[in-house]
Amino acid sequence: MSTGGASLRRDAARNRVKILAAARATFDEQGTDVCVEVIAHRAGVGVGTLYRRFPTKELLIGAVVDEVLGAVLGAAEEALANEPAAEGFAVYVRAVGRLQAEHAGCLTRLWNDSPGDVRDQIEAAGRSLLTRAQDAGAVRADLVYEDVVVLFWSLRGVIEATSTVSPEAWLRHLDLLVTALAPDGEPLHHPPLTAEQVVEAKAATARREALRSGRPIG
Amino acid sequence: MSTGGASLRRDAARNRVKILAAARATFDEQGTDVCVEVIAHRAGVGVGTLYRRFPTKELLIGAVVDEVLGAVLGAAEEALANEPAAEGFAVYVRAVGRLQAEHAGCLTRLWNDSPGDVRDQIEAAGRSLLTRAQDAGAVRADLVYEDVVVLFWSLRGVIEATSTVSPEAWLRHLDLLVTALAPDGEPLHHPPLTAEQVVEAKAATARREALRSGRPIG
Amino acid sequence: MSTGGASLRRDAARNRVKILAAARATFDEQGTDVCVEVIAHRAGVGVGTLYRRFPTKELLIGAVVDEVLGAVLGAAEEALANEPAAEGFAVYVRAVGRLQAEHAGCLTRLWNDSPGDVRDQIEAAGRSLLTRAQDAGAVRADLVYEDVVVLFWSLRGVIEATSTVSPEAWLRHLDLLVTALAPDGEPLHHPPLTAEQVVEAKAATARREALRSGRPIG
Amino acid sequence: MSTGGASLRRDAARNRVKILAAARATFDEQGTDVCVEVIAHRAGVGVGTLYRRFPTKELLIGAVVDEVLGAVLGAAEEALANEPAAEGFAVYVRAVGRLQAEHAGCLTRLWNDSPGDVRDQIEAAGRSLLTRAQDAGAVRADLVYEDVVVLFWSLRGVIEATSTVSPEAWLRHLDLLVTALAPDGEPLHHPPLTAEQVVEAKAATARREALRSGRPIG
DNA sequence: CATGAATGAGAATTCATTCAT
DNA sequence: TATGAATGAATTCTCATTCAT
Repeated sequence: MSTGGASLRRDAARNRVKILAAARATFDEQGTDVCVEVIAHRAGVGVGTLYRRFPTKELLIGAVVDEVLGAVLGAAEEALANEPAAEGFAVYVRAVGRLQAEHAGCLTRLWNDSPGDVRDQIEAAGRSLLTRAQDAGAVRADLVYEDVVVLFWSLRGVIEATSTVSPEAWLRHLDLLVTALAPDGEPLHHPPLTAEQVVEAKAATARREALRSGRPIG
Repeated sequence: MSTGGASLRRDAARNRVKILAAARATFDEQGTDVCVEVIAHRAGVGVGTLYRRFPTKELLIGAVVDEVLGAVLGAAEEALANEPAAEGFAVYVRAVGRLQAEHAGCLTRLWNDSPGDVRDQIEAAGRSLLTRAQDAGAVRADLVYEDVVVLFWSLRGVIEATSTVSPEAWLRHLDLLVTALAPDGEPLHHPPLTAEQVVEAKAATARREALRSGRPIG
Repeated sequence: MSTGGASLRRDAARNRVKILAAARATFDEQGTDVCVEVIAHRAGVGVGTLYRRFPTKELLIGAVVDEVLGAVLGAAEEALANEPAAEGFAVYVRAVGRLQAEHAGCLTRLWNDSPGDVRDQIEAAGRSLLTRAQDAGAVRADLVYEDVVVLFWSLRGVIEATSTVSPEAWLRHLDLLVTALAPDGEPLHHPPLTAEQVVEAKAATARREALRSGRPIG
Repeated sequence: MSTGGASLRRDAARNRVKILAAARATFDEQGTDVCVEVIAHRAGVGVGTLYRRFPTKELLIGAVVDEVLGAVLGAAEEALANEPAAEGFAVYVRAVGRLQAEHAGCLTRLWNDSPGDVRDQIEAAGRSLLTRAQDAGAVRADLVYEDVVVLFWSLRGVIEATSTVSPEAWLRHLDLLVTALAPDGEPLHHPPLTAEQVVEAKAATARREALRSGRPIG
């Protein structure tokens, strides 16, 4: 029986992984509006099992998003650790673009959902990368971290539209943006978002999403 | 009789306008997934009335989108007519950004839906504006019209995320992009989308949307 | 003004006729489930006008049915007046078959609706025709009037199924039935319906119909 | 596990049966226009359950009809196997009459829906029964199988009108018809339907039904 | 604990009937 | 008075979530 319990736990973990993989793949292909039975079936389990692991569709989506966020954090830390100050920022931005392109299905949730540890760490790392690049003279000085978030939103728009047709198309757009980030560019006329506005923008999008899918507006 | 007929039509027209306005506002706030009853209620009419004017939710969305497209075309023609060659393009891009910001709810549909006269005219005008600006030395020569479409998709991503919080935030992002469009920028490494890819990307997004909302995949 | 009133009445009468004709034609083609707007449009009037003449869809159907019933009564009286006793009954039955075939759209209502003067007259004439034929030795003596009603229901079943494909098909079936009506046939094992049962059968069918179309079960 | 799986299926099967029974009963009483919620409620299940078993109202109706068709085929095979050639046909026709009387609610669909294996087998058996009876001198030689189909339509007309009042009333009408089928009857003046016409008549009725109920004209 | 059956609150759309013009 | 616009209850079907087996 104790052995049974242990193997059950191992089973449970295996199921969790299978479900997450199925969810990730399905969201990437069809967006988060697919009904949960599709995911359960793809994972080879019943809906009941899925709901045991993820008591809410929301939580399942959140788990998939967290995976992507983990990868984003990894990319940030990798860039911080291994790249020269002048290049780390560009490398990081490119990596985030690639991750977004690979998980086009849950992009809406990616930058909007309620904050947490991982998001905080990502922000910290991102700010470091930006500052370092500016100190190294690789990025214009009037750029603030909030502009980077906006840049990710911008990439998202491109990726959502083009990823199925030309999975690398966003790279060209990023080329343009990188050009714009060079320190000798024109001065920018409009002020950046404040950190508070970024937070509120994420919350607003999350609310809108929630409204859209009939979720309780928690 | 003519008065009678005309006044009936006046009523109907008034309602049509009220419904369109309600739909536009509701879409802007909550996206196109709101149920039609919400729109009808907001317009102060019954669902039946809404369905009399717009026999399908699709057609209602289409009508709202058409309004925006009309405004886009207007902006393009205005820029062609009144702006110097060197500046028309930038003016137009900014105008499109503003229109997108004002109608954030139906952006998905805006650039994706099946082509038509208006869309063709917009494309023709856009190509002229771009070429003129390039000939005047105001825009880098390696930019193609498809890049402009991508730029709009990019703005859409920014606007969708920020419009409720800071309706002008996209302007700063556009500042950056405009800097990038200057003729003396770095060469771009990645090739642009082809016209066919743009068409296919729009179709794909439309298909995905259709899937999402359970619409017949027309 | 008085002239106006008179011409209005004439207009009204003209409209009534147009609406009835449109209803008859439409019912014949598509059954009584068509929506009233179709009929109004076909009649070249608005729904409001239709509803002024026939305050209920039910009443409109009833009016069309009454027309057919009038024709049935006409056929019965004609047969009574002009045919020899031995043949009048068969002629009448054939005439009713033809009328049913020509107004296949409202057959359900034809024999079911609540009784009235015309129906009483039809019944009286039908009973006479049957008795006369039996007295003349042309029809078996064990047949009662209620069997005739059943025979009409039977024809209705054939006509509803075949009228669009072979408008005369019911004639062959009637040939068979007429053979069966000859006086030298096998004795019938089962008792006929009683008059009360016929009344109740009509009422029951009417109720079922009412239920079907969501009408108040008046 | 096998027990678990089986018992789930046992539940599901029980519900399937309950739903079918409720549908049959409801259709018999009110026709197929009843809204599905009525059937679900009568079966003691939610609409969702009903839709899990029968993804479309159409399929539910089809299932009920298939039950009746199965019984019809059973009757035909029984008559072929157990009755003497001279009587099998009459026995079969009577059995079909009884089945129609017991399932008066879905008669429209019974003979009209798109053909299939069961319908083909019914036709084959019916043709055999007819031929045998004719060869045995029990049925007039000028009768074709298509006349039999018409006869069923005719019974349907009688049953629809009388079944709630006198469930056996159609038997008397069938007595009449059987008399008419005797070989020494009057020659028939009108030609029978062709097989093609029968097919087309069924299709036309199905189309009309589809039109009536707003179903996609499949 | 896994399973997948059951649930029921919506969502889009239709149509008989009423009412403003 | 004629018109056709407005109304809203009713209908079919979907899907996140719960529960019996």
